[in-house]
Amino acid sequence: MTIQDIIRTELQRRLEEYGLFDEDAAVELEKPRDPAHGDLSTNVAMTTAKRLGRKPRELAGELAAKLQFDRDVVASVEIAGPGFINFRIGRRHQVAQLLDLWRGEGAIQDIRVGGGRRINVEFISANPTGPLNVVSARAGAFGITLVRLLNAIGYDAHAEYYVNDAGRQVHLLGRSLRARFSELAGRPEPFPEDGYKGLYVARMAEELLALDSAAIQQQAGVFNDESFQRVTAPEGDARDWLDLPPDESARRFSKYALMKILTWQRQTCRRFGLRFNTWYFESELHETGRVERALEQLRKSGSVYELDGALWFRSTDFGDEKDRVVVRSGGEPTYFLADVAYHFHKYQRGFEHAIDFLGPDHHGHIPRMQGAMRALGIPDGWLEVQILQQVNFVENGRPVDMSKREGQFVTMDALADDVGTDVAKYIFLTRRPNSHLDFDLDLAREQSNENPVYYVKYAHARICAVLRKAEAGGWQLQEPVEADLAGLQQDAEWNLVREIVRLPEVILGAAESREPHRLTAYAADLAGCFHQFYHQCVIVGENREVTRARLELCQVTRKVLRDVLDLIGVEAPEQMGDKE
RNA sequence: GCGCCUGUAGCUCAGUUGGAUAGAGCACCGGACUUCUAAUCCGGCGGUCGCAGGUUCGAGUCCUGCCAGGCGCGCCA
Repeated sequence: MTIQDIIRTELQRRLEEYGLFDEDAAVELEKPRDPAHGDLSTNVAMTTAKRLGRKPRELAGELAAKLQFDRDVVASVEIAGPGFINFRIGRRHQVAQLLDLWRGEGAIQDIRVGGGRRINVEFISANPTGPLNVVSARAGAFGITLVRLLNAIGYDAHAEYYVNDAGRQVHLLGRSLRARFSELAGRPEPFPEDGYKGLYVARMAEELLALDSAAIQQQAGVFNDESFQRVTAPEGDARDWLDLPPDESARRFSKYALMKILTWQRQTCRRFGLRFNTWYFESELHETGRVERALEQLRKSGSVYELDGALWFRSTDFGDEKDRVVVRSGGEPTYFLADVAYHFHKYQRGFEHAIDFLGPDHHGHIPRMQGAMRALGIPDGWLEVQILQQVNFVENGRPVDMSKREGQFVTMDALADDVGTDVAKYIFLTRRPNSHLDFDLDLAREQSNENPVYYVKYAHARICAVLRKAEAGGWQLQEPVEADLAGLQQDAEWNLVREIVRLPEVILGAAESREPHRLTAYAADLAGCFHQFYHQCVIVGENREVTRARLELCQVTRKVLRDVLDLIGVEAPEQMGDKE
């Protein structure tokens, strides 16, 4: 039974004396912003006063006087303000929570509400037409952190990357590469209209020119695990590709470009600590007939019709603004249909829930997708779409154009080179998902040493330093025990304890609301409490009992700090490097 | 025109799902290193929460209408 349950039950028991039962008087307990208002607070006197014809404050006083608690659990009950009843949690109970957390028991287990259910989280899924654009960095940070959060609350979460390798744009990329290559090979061809003008295409052509067929084959082996089985090298020598029939020639160049780009993209992901359980290829949907089968299924639901030679999905039946084409008049399936097939397969693969992270430019896509899911008989709510607002990058005081076609964009790797992955991830995770943020690259570079992430890292390193010093001075670190911790006296110590104990609810809240940024806020608060404690209290001192208790507090703080940093994917250093 | 998102300190952003005196970092001003690491701590400056109504004990948070900005409204992906 949690402390909340204890207080709630007692309050409800007393409210019954006024003729108020559960439905009439739902007791809400919350943590006051101001610690002077206690550890927990309820407004129940205010919400019920009117019905009872009483003054809120008077009722609160009367109620408070009747409440009976074990003093070790609830140390005090006070009334305040317009009629709040504030509770202060007893120290013994707080120490018990602290020890539970240290052992991985209690609340940190109670938040495991997922019951092992499988959730698919799809994020980034950038087109394979260039190096990962820096706008994907935000999605990466959010997606992977959400995966970890879901696992922390007991789900079996699965990170997935959808590779859109069957579309026209890959073909266009191949033709762009062919044009650059032909130039270098001394047989120049016109560059395709709307082709990919980025420098990386020219570089790729240059590299390709130096490779023979065996070396080309070798390029494919960088990631040869199950997810990348489909990523293979085109056969033959690149110079010969120019003489092949146009279609076959384009196919080879496309295949090569795709292979290279996916390798880059995956390497970049690694660098950012983004591990995907699955890289799912659109081409597989076409080859295995899943696209046709999804279409069949839609047909059966009666929501497909023919018009002007094309097949349409009647998405207006599901709240969309207009119906959508699924098969073009030329017989070609649309991207939308493939996406429907993809999600249908996701469902069939046994995921009980799916979350897609999308950019704001795709929000129009949501109603038709949800409609298609319903037409396919997939339960409402199965597919959850999270829109992550765009990041605008600013450099030299000007917004940076992010068009892949024009090749004018900042890559994720460049960001990592500039500010480091920890700083980048941390910055993204301090913003809530739907904030439209301006990311000033110049400022980020300058501030990388002033960045809040160092505040948190420093707290961790500092604890490590204290513990090292203690051990060097002959102290042996031991299992924290109640007998030691209950002796803590200072406000700074108890502030720290209260902060530590919040961890489970922070994790649960961040996971369920899909707001990973709560973790960085918590990490900063926790680090702040530790720094204050450090300044106010000498940890390794004269008094043996006090020192022992404070060392134990340090150990628990370090563990929690490390756990949080692990969740956001930032390294928890044993010591800080040199500051520039 | 319609839809989604946003508007909080000079700047970048939080604000625990409707609570008490709206917070933090940066910037600026002033203090604390003979000490377990000063990448830290303490204090100060700074606000018409875009504007106007409404809902109620109570609104930055909810509802309506305006204003401003971003994005979207293809047989593109």
